[in-house]
Amino acid sequence: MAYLKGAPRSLAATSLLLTQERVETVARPTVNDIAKEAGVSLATVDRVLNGRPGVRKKTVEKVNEAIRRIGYVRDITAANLARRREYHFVFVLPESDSLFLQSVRDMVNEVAELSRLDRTRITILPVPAHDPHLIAARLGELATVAVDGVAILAPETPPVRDAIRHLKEQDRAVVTLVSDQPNSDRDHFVGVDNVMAGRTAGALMGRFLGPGRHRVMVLVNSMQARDSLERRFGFDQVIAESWPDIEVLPSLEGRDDMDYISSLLPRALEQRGAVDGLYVLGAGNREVSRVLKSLGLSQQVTVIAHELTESTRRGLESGVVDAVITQNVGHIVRSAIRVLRATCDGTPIIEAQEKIRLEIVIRENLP
Amino acid sequence: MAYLKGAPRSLAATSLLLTQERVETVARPTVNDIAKEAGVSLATVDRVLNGRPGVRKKTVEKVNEAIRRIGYVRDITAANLARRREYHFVFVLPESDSLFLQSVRDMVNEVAELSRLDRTRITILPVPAHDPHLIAARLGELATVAVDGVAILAPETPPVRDAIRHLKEQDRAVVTLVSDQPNSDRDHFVGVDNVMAGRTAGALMGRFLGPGRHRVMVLVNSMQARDSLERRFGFDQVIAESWPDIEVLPSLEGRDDMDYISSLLPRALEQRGAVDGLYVLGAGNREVSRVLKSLGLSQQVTVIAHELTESTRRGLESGVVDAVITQNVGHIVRSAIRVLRATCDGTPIIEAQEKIRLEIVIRENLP
DNA sequence: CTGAAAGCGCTTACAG
DNA sequence: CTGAAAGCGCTTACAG
Repeated sequence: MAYLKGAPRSLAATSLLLTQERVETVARPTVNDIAKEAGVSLATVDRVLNGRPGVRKKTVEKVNEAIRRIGYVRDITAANLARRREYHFVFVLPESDSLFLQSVRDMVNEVAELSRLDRTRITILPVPAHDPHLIAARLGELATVAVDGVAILAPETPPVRDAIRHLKEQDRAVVTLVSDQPNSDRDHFVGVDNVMAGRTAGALMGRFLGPGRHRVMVLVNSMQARDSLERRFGFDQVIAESWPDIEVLPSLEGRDDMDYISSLLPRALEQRGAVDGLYVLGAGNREVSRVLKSLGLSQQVTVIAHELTESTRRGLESGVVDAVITQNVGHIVRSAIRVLRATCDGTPIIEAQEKIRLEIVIRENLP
Repeated sequence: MAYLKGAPRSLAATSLLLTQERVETVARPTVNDIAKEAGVSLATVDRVLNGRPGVRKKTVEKVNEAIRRIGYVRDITAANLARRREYHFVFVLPESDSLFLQSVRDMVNEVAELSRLDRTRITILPVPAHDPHLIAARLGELATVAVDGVAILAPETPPVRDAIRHLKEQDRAVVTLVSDQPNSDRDHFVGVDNVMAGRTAGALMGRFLGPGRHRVMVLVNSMQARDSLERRFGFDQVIAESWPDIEVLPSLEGRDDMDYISSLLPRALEQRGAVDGLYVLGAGNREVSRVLKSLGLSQQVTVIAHELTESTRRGLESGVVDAVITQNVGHIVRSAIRVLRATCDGTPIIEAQEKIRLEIVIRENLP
């Protein structure tokens, strides 16, 4: 273990411990050591190590035995150097001008630049957000070209799910991003639990509104998307459990149309009478701030929104938005790449590191 | 750029783009290319690349010119392989049985195990928490042994600050952890802004208590530590700014003594009359839960605490604790190692990745 | 001040 | 089915 047991009693002891450790460091065994130990050539060791065919069963056993005996662990960087291994990953992202998706794209581009130093090429493939068949077709294309891994951000649909299955059959590493595709054979999902996100939003709404009867309006882009449904579900769940005096109104669907939201929202706010809370479940944050300000309601209404973007950040700073539930885009993109690479290499991932946190941001902890 | 400009018009176009890119990929230039381009040997290229002496000025220029021309970027993994470079980092951590410090130790041990695959050895050096001179002496020892980098978690004091300066003179990479040592020449601070942490705690306290007059008690381990002072400062600041009706009482110092806290707290709660909020600034979370429950106050008092540990987690789950302000220990430890390594290699760090987030945890987003 | 050769830990043709 | 030799991109003695 790395832990020096007990506190060293004197300075001399400390020094001794550290220098001794240095001296006694035993060189890690290499392929050469295996070859010697097993009495075979390097090439044979390599064949066994990489599970390549054309080795007698008995020889395989001999080599594996030697590996076990000397406790060999492969140096993956040396292997990649010798192989001239390069990774080519494609990020399949919807063509959408939402600030969140924009930040994902920007982050992918930024990380792509740095990844070239790690022999990793990253490409963005934009797809129409709402055409599952076209998305599936594009994914089908990826199964025919020289791509090692694919990260997909798309609504859950059967064609996409099948296309992912096909990618896996073609031996590509696949992760889903932000919104999962369950039952699709993807290797990993990089994102948060959206039911939990909705519950968190609901709990904050309840606590911020405080005791008493309140009405909460919910604004959503479209109730088609799985993530929206899950968030609304979690929100309703926690409100029903803990704040039964809060009435949550039916979702108002903005349908990805900013002008529509801008006209819908003021009418709804007036028509439905006093509203104390607004839960912005999907897009439309820019419009919300504008409308609330123009109606002079920005201080009266408690607003909880999702995803920290330029517009929700300004909302927090100006006090229109009270809390934002978000996921770190940089973490998501880097995690996706680490997981894709680990999948290609067949190495394990560090679960805790790849777990995307559900972050709560208020004005005071704005990064 | 990695971004494929515009949406491809047809599937054929997509496929073409990707395969073409593959074909046109130009091999990255290597040291051999520099040598050819500059008309010198590999050894000379290496000398220039690593700034080693014994090369004529004119030759240096010739090589640098070639490097610039062909756009060479060094492959650090190949360099480390050839060098048989190993990193040896020491984490200097206080001997304390606080759950937070325990989790830091556990995480260092866990990461240490995995880091051996990356030619990185990590050792923990335990030091007495409250003896600055002894800590400084231990750090002095580290400057004499074969250690590449040191991560230090210790209260800010002049002896420690000077010891860090000395480590830097001996060319060790140094980062401070959790609690910074400003003016110490450390290369980097891995942790959060504690004034911000206090402000965040204050804002949550204000919002959770709601409008009206309230009294808040503050429990702290010791007001000596810089991080405690900063948190209290931020807390008071935001309360004064935004919730002037909240009265924040003087800090109660627990002095690292669990029994003392257990007897102090009930007396203070009774003596001071109605208390609506409790801000647990430092240690003592285990006692707080016990005392509040035994007094039957766990539902009446709003509790905000720091650091997500076993005990604050249980507090959140049982409803005694309302929110926890925390920093991800895994992220801190991994960040420290990445920064130490980058400092040793002289490579840049990714600021956004190394920025430790101030996380808010309530029952609903408990990881 | 400069270069030829060997080597880091691993893989890849090629030959047998 | 197995092995000797060359090579990945870089560095390190050693010789001149």
